Amino acid sequence: MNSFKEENYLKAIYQLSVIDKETIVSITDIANSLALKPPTVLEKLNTLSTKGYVTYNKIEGAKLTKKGFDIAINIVRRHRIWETYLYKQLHFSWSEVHEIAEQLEHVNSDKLIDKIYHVIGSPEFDPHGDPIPNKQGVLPVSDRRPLSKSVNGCKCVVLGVSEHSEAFLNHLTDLNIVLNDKLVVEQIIAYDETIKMRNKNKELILISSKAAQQLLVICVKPNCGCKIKI
Amino acid sequence: MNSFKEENYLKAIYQLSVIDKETIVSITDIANSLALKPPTVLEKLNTLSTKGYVTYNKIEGAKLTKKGFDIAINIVRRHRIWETYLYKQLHFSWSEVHEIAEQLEHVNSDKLIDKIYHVIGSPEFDPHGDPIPNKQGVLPVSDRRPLSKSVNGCKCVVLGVSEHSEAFLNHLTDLNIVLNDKLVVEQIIAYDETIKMRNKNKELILISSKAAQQLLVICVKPNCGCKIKI
DNA sequence: ATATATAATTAGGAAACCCTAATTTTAGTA
DNA sequence: TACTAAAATTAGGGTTTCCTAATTATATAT
Repeated sequence: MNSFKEENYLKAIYQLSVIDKETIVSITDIANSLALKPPTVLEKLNTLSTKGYVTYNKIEGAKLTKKGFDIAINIVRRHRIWETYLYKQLHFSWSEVHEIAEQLEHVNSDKLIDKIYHVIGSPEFDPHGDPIPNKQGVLPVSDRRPLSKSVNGCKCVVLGVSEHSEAFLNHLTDLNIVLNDKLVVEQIIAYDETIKMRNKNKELILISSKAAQQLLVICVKPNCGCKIKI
Repeated sequence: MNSFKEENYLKAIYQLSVIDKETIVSITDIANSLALKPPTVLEKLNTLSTKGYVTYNKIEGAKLTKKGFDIAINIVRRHRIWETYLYKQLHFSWSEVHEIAEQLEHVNSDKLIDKIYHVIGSPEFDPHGDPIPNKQGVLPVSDRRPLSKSVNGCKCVVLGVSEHSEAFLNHLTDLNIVLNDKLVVEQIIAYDETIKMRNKNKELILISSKAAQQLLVICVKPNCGCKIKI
C-alpha cells in the first residue's frame, strides 16, 4: 500500500547507507539523490517516520527501521532481478536496462518476480556483479572486492562495478575491460597506486587508483594476500 | 509526460466509448469505472480538456480527441500485449493476468513492448480474443461476433469474450466452453433466444441470450447467414 | 404537470508533494 | 574565539488529486 514515491525514498536511504556504513544519511544526501529540495525531504521524512519506516534526527540522520528496510531491500531485489531479466532474456544492453528497471521495480506482484527470477536461473548476482537479496532481504556473501585492494601478482576475475555512471562504464570499455575478464596484477605503482596489469591476451592495462576502486573483482585463489573485505 | 492517472482516465473513456458507439460517456460512467466520485472526474475532465486530450460537455459527454485517443489506444495495446506475454511466456492463468497488466501497461518503454510483442509472435488478438491495436492504433479487422447473432446450423469457433468478469468466465467454465472450441448451433429458441448447441464432443449446451451476447465467435464458413457485424 | 429520482455542477476542504525565501544550527576555519 | 560556509529547519505557498455536502439540471414516472 506504499506508493511509488515512498518506495523511492526508502530505496534512496538504503542505497546511501550502503555506500558507507558509518556516515550518516543526511537530508541533503537524500535530496540530491532524488533531485528534490531539502525541505521536501524533511517533510517526507517526518511522515515516513510517523508511519514507522524510518527514524530521523539531525545527529544520526535518516535510518531505516526493520519495516522500512524490508521494503527498500525488496525494491532493490526487484530492480536487480528485472535488470538481469531485461539483459539476459530480452537482450537489452546494460546501458538501457537501468531506466526501465526503475519503473518495473514498482510493479507489485511477488509472483511475477518469482517467475522471472526463475527464468533467469535464480542467480545470486546480477550481470553488474551486484548481489541480489533473497526474499528475506539477505544479501549473498561474496569475496568480491575493489581491484584497488590487490597485491602484486594477484590473479582475479572482473565481477562488476560499484559505480554505474556512463563515464566510468565507457572508460572500462576504452580500457578493454569486460565482465568475467581474468586480470593479473603486475605492479602497483607506489607513488599514486596506479595498477599495471595484463588481461587474458597478455595486453598491458594501466588503471588509475580512482577507477580501480570502482572495479569489483574476486581473487582466483583464496588467501592470496589481497584485502578481501570490501 | 502524461501520468499514470491521466492514462487511466483516457483508457477508461476509450473503453466506455467502445462498448457502445452511440451512447455518450457520462461523468458517472467514468467515476464508476475508476472508483472515483463525479466531482473528481469533472475536475479532471476539465484539465484533460485544456490539455487537449478530451472534449466534454453535458450533451455529448466525454470524447477523446485524436491526441487523447492515441494515448488511450497505446495503453490498450500495451495492456493486451502484456496480458498475452504473461499468459503465454510466463504461464500465468488468465484470471491473474489482468491485474498485473494494469500496472505494467504504464511502464514507458516502446522498446520493451516491441521486444515482448516479438517474443509472443506478434499476434493480432490476445488469448481473450481482444484485438491488439498496432503501433498506429489501428485495430485488426475480424469477423468475430457475439454468438447471439447466430443462425440455425451455424458452425463457429470460440474466439473470446466481450465481458471479462469472474462470474461470466466461471459460467463459461461451468458450461464447459473453452477458447477455440468449435460449436454447432442447433436451435435458437424463439421465445427467449436461448441457444441450443453442441460442442466437438457432441455434448448439448444451452446458453442464455445474455451469455451468448458476451461470447465472441467466428463462423467457420463465411457468408453462412449470421449477422457478422459486431 | 408535478413529484421524484438521477446526473451534473459548485463550493469548500484535506492530504500528498513539491517549491522558494528566510532563519537557525552546526561545523569548520582564520 | 569569532567568522563563515554549509546544513537543517521553519514559514508560507502552489498544484494535483481526491473527498463531502449542497445545489441545480435533467429525466422519469405517476
